[in-house]
Amino acid sequence: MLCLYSWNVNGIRAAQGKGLLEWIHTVQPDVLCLQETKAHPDQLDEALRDPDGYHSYWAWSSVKKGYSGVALYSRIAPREVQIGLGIAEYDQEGRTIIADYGDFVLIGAYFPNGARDHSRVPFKMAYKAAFLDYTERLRAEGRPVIFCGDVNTAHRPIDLARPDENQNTTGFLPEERVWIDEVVARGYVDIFRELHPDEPDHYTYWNYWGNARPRNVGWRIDYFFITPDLRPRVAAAEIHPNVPGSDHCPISLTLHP
Amino acid sequence: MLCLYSWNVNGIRAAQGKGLLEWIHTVQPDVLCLQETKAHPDQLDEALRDPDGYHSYWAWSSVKKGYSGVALYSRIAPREVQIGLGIAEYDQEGRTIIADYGDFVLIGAYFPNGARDHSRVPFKMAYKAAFLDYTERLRAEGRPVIFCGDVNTAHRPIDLARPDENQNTTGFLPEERVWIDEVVARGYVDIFRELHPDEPDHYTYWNYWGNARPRNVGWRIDYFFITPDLRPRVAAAEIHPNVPGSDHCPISLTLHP
DNA sequence: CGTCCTAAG
DNA sequence: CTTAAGACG
Repeated sequence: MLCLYSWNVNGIRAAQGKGLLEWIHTVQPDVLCLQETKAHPDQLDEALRDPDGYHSYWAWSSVKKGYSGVALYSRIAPREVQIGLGIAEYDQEGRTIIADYGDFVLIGAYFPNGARDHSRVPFKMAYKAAFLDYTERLRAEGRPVIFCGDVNTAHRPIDLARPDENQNTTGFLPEERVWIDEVVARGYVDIFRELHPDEPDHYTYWNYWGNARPRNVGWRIDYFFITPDLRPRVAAAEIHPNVPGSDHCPISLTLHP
Repeated sequence: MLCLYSWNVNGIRAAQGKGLLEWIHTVQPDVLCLQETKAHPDQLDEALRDPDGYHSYWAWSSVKKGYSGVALYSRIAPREVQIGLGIAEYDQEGRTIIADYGDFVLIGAYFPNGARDHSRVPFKMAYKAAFLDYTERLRAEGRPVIFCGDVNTAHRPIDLARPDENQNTTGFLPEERVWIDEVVARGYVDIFRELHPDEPDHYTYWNYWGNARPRNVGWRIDYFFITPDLRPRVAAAEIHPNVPGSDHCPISLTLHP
């Protein structure tokens, strides 16, 4: 079995203080994609920069310290790892790591937040377009693709606790949701929803304010999407809502070898 | 007995969390001068803004939020309270409260820090000059004067643990020390030193870094100065080095009625 | 509410 | 090392 995890840790250094490395040691994911690391690798302990038993890869924001940032921990070294989509405007924010495992390409991504005042929604949409463009090119080359991470968008009403109140909140705007429609229309599979159709109350993010998490007032905005050719290999897709350490929880995808 | 206290609390809100109000309740000072409150009174709880049994007076920085700021808590209402020296350049940083108690004038002050790069030493010296000018005018009117607070200057080698290493550190620069010489030359009495001559190791401030406080590597930079006419009323002048809650400790002056 | 940055001490 | 503010989420 190949166990892939994705987790927006909301600051990898803070997460370290809350047991990130112990969690990794317990769960032993084969691959772990992290988002919102909020650090340059030089700012990290050796134990975090290069955890025992893993190869590690980093993308960070070159424009704003302590902002955004993604990482990939992998027990097996990918054939090749690319940092960024190849577009400076997006890559400078440290949002994307692309790892070629031969039998599939894995992309770990932290999609932009649209901002409370919606000022970053255009940037978010542009990133999404460039991202899909990238995965589509991989498919055109016949590559199976897995992409995961914090997409910062709930797809359907079932994917958040308060859909009605959030029609005008970034993360559930019609134009943001339509992008996921488009992704699905092109054949990518939201594998958690595929395996758990019509099951409500499964979320991956809870606002820190107002006791949202204990009340499970959350959003499912972290995903594994796969191309259909990988569907037969899927053993499980899960959300791990009880893992503490961040305002997001880890999600996982288990593949047959 | 009239018990006057002075304490640089390094953030009154942080100090509240560390038991400031409980300490006040236990000690019951008649007057308490606070420095580095780092808050506008509007940012405070009622309990802190107007403690039970006290009249309270506030000065805050109008130029920088969360910076500087002094307060005066008094069981008896002074006849008159003046915020600031009457010079906009100094008063805008919220450094001075002047309370007229009839039989003396009390000034609680937070003298400027000279800054690591010494860039604020000129401002500090200018404040000191204006301050002494003010107290001298009070004396010219025949008023007994007490001034207290964080003077941000150790007077003599006995007043800090590492005089040799700090010859070029603000807080022990020759020009800064000379101002205290001048204060003393004009007859103001450093009442703690008067009552504890030649006693080393009495400090009121310890750097947070490097375990300075447990090792008592400190500075005596908080003072009560009095005019000689008040000397007969002095019952005690003390430093309270074991009171936690700040990088400074409280100091006190006890007067006969 | 929480993480990180910066200014200041 | 610590406080507080500010940006961002």
